[in-house]
Amino acid sequence: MIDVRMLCLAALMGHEASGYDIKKELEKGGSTGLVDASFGSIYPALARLAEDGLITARTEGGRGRTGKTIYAITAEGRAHFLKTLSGPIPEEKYRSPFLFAMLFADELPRERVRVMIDQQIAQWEEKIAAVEASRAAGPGGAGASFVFGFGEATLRAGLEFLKRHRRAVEMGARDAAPPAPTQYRAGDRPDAMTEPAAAAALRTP
Amino acid sequence: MIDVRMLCLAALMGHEASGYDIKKELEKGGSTGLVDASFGSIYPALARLAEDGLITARTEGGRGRTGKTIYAITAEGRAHFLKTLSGPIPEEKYRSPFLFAMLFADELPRERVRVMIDQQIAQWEEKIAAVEASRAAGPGGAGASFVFGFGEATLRAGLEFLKRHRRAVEMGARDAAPPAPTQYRAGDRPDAMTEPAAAAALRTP
DNA sequence: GCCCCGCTATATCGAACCGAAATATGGGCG
DNA sequence: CGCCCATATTTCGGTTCGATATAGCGGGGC
Repeated sequence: MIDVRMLCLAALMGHEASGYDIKKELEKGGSTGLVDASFGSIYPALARLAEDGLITARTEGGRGRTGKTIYAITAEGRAHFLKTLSGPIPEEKYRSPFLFAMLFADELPRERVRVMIDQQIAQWEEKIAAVEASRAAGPGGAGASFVFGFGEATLRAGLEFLKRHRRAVEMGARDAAPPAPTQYRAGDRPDAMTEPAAAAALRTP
Repeated sequence: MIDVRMLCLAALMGHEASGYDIKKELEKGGSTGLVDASFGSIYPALARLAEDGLITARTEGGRGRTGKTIYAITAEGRAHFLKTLSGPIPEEKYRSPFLFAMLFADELPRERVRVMIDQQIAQWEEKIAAVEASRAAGPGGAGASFVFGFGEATLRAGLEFLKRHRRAVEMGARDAAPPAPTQYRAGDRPDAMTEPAAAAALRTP
């Protein structure tokens, strides 16, 4: 299981850090978007890890308000981390609000769909650039190189597919103005023929 | 924002359904893994949607314990759904425990890495088959076709990349037995030279 | 010199969501 | 007949998010 505690241990596998450091490394680190966690979960996680002896805490600076608490992983922490990593692997999850919206592109105004696609293209191009920067930054082990390469390969494949097929999606979108959904009179249930194809897509086995 | 309420509305865009139906459609529907929600969030979401007049509730069967409550989307519900879909699109999230583990492949026993990769290949091949089945099942609108095509394209790209580069990852893995992490004597902090490359990967800008 | 802004750094808290168990019932199957 | 499975919903503890509060410190602009 990959909870916030595991993410913290992962970050600390390399070097000691404060909670703030960990947050930034997670959100700006290699393969951005692969991992993340909020402060609201990182700090409690670090406290529990310290309790369990998987990490040690050291305060640096006045500790009134300024000054930080720096954590370092212990030998038990390393062992626990690698042991958990070797355990059962839960299923991956890909949550894409963009793709979700595209499922209903046929019901959305064409202009809006166009903008969404443009934004998505820009976002993916940014991510590809970030991954390439990470790859160029350091040699990294075989595992890290693989993850970077994987990210780049899939991002490129998705980007290319989007560029090649965006026209079809845009053509399928609503010609007219803002959200003008298929309307049914009260008591009128849509049957198989009138059902929007997008909703059917959610259901097909 | 795509919360559970939006997922319920999406499912109801096509046809009326019970909470149980919605759950199954989400987890088995097209592009499996794109969306999901638990019962513990679906039922409260449906109750709130009914309160807000975005869906209507109808009980079917005895309603003692047997019998279900069937929900149907209203005109306001449709309008609300499409309007929200047209709103700002949050960033996508890809959480892959497998890739996360691969980041640290260099610290894991080779045999374990091999098994993980085998499982991942099998999982992706299953998903590709599922997407193809969905695609073949019905024509679907332009949007849905695009999403299916996208899923297939990226899955294939990832699968191919994994098959082509798995050997490098396996070679980088620990030759020896179970989790034998790099050990540091107490008080011995790893510096840039001894830092595991995987952890560096999390940090690289 | 002063003020405002942004970065560092941590804490807090309500809301959302998950995941698993509990409950109840009807149907298939050996 | 008994058992397991599918349907259908509720409940609940635990995790995580996301936003807000607090506070010192360094730098840019005027």
